[in-house]
Amino acid sequence: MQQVRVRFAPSPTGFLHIGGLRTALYNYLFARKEKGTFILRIEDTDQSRIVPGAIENLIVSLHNLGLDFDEGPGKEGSFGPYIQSQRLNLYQKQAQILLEKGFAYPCFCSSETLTNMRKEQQEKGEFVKYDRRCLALSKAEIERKIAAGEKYVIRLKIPDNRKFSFFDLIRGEVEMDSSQSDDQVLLKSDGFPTYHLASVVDDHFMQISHIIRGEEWLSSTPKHIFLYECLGWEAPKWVHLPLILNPDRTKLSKRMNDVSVDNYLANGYLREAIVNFVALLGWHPADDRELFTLEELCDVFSLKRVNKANAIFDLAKLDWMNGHYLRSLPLEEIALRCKPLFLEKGYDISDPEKYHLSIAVARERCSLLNEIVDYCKMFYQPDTLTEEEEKILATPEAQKVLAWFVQKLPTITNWETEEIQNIINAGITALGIKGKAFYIPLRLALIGKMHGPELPSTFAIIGLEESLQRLKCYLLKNEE
RNA sequence: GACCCCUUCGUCUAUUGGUUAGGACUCAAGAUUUUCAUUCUUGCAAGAGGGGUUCAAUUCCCCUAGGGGUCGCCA
Repeated sequence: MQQVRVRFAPSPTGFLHIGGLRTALYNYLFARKEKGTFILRIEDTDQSRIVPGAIENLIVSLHNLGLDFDEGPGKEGSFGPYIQSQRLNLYQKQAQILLEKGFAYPCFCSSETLTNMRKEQQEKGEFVKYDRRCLALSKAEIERKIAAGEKYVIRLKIPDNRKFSFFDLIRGEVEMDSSQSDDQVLLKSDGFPTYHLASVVDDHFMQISHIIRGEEWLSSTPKHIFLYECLGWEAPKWVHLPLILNPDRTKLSKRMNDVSVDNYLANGYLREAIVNFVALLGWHPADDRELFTLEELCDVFSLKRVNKANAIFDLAKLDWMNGHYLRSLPLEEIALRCKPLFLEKGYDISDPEKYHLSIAVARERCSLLNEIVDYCKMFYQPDTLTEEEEKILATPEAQKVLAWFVQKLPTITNWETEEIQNIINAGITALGIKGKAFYIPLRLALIGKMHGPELPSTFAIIGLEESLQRLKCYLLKNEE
């Protein structure tokens, strides 16, 4: 069987986004499942869209999610370099070969010329494509223009009246007429290749076995198979993934949803949840199972079970899944990941026991890392009350409750939930107050909220000294 | 507009000729819990429409409709 070699080939124009992640993930999973090689290739052939630091950022994002590549920038295999701007001579050479074989031709049209041409075609309702006016140029004219220093590109000469058909692993047989393909520019006037030339050349020389990419490439696949044919190369297997859409069914965009993976991470989503969730966007195992670690996904993933239809990116399920991982990952792990967030807020987490108890209580009630920090505020800083709430605390019943605890709390020898619970029970009996009347004043005084974690835990986390202090705050003088 | 792809609950999806069309999220109700949350149980909710093929179609074929993609010296 053929050795599986797949690549994720983004253009470094920004950050890793959800769509890119899904493509990368499926490539990764397929490679792992098939014991193949996962390659990262940077497609930076558009000089006008260079973003400094984008490559490094991409690699970091991939790494943060656990998607480490086997070959790529900084991890050279035997097929490098893996950055297209460092392989220009390779593309130029193939373009030259295409030129010599008559499969390509130089074009001197300016962008203005082309724009006008397209406008006319559009107005006439014609299929917009290059009208081949430069194909008529004689050899002498071409040489004269080149000698005169005129800028030119190299175009692929798509044959007339041909059917291009190919087999897509997800979609099956796909057929398109050559009349639908433009004479695609292969080499730009600045000497850089376009995607079409570069990806075909690289996929060939890097011995890529399966091209797993988004569906937006489906309609340019005929050009690619024709290129393989012209160059006398065998084409890889084609795999076009469905797209990820906004809730309004438009292509996933920055406008509607946050699409930057970095932002999700920064906003408290766990890599486990992001990976698990995105894996399920378009792929499903045979059974009803939905929760998978990356390793488990590597085991069960199959291209055969990738869906054909586009999927909408819906945050609600991601949130649920994130909450699940928040609760099921080891407490220490969650504590570790929350740490920078707590420090950022200036909370004193020098007491590890208090910190861990806080996290344990908060993770049950939150779905994001950031929410945990917000939730734990009550344990680290006293809250302020509304006038309404202060009135509740000023009632005689509430005062009795507070006074009881101020008096009894210090008698606890072992500051643990069990003993605290005993005091609470004793209070209910001794005071003859129970239910809301008993618990609400306590919570209000202690955490500034009517709702919160179990009282014994709350006391335990806040600690004896701080608890007393908070309760005393609301104890009116005449009641003391 | 042309071409290509797609079409099961609101969303992600299972079921590839015979099922009470299954699961998950969301939402609702209930149970547990002093509250909140977790957890558990139950419920709501679907095969775009029209033709065929067949004893039988969500499943196969055709048409229509809808959605998406592509049509750059961007990837």
